[in-house]
Amino acid sequence: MSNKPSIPKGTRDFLPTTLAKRQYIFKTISTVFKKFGFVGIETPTFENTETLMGKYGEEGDRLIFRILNSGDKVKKADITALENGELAKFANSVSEKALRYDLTVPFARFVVQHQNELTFPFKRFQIQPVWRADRPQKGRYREFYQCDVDVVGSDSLIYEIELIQIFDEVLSKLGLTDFSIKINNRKILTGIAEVCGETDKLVDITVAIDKLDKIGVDGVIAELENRNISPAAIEKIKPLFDLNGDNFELLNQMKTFLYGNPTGEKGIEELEFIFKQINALGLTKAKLEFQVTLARGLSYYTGAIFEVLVNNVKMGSICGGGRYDNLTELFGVSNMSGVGISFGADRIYDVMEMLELFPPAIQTATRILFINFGEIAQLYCLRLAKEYRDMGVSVEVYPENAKMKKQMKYANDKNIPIVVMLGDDEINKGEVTYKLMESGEQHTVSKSAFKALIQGQ
RNA sequence: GUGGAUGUAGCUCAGCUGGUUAGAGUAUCGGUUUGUGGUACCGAGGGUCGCCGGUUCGAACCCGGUCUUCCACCCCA
Repeated sequence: MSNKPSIPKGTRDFLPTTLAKRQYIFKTISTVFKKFGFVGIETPTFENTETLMGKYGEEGDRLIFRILNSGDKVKKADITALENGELAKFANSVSEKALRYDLTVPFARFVVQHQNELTFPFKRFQIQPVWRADRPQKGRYREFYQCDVDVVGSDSLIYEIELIQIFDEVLSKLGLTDFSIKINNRKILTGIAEVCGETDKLVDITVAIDKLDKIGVDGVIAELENRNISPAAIEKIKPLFDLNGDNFELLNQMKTFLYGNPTGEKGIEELEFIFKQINALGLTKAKLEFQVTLARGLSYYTGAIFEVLVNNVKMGSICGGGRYDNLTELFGVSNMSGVGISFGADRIYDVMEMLELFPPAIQTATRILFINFGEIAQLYCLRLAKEYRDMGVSVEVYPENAKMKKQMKYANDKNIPIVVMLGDDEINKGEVTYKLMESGEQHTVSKSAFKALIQGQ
């Protein structure tokens, strides 16, 4: 056994520079959320197991981190179930709580629980970590932050439009220039399955065609065959692989494909409305792309499905989301449609690091460093430091009368833009000598003039 | 969860078919410069070669296990 300390697989410590960059992302995101009228909430890191289980599909259940019961409660372990190989039953006998897997399902629980205290449509945002017992890879962690915005209590498509604008504004603000918001509609996918006469194979069909970009037409066909989709249905599906054109041209082709299928046609209609509105409104940097093969999204989506990809970097999707009509129903309240999206902060961080998009200014908080010239000067500096801090300026006083070189190096390493030198001369004359580290220029001015200079730093 | 790679100083990596005191660059610290950083020069510290065990006279190197990270599936932010 190693006695070196370590942290669990897929988790990370964040050093000061990393944390500053992460907080820059969170700040940018939450600022945009607030502009659209969303308010923040938080929910517990762990929930009752039954709140989470069964909401994410079979695969999702497997990836939920479960919390072992404490103390004597472990005595309730169902050993019989274990011996019979009923692992799920055994697990339930020793665990009643689990770490949240995403923010959407706990939010649905939250809405139902507090429905009488909320005003609908309820627009909330939530920035908290989630946990998945996945095998880590690049851009895939076992603990990561999601930044969610959701609206519940309205099925208006205005919210799909707002969410697209939020994607565009946040990612453009963060400096991304080449990214695509992929959009599809679950109703279209349902329509496809119905038109093919494989209504109950919806999941199998969508999972298979979602891989088109990755495994190609032949791969998808093989996958469909493996999933026992009838040859006739596969023939029907084939035209979907040859769609081309812009969003409206694609929609027209799908109209033909889904002709006479009410569900599918409803999906087309919704997307058409969204595209028209977005076209009229315009986007900053985002490209909005209809992708009929887009099926991802958790099993609870019923309308629009979103996914955001960065085109000039190798990374999985950085954002996802969609509309869910029945999520609160699982907790006892029906007719409460919701739609929301999630920003994967950790992946956005990785992408920004790869593209070198972080502004240098966020590396440090300190604006001014006072050089320490000894006890008397130090007290003088501490007084001024307090004055400047009261003005809201971040200020540091070097802790000891070290060599000037060392103190300057400290300022340099910490990217502190202004260094202030107050020796006997300056103190006697009531002046301030300051140096701008970037240019190297140095000036001596009166205390009041310097104070005016740093106002608003 | 399945399959495959990886692991040497804080970081990026050398280290020949197993052979004595494991190296470089960079970063750190100190000095050249006791009121001036980012450049240059000089010097120092820092590694039980991921961990445990095996083979061998001898292991960073070979074998087994384990952990980490990465890649492909699965799935997803």
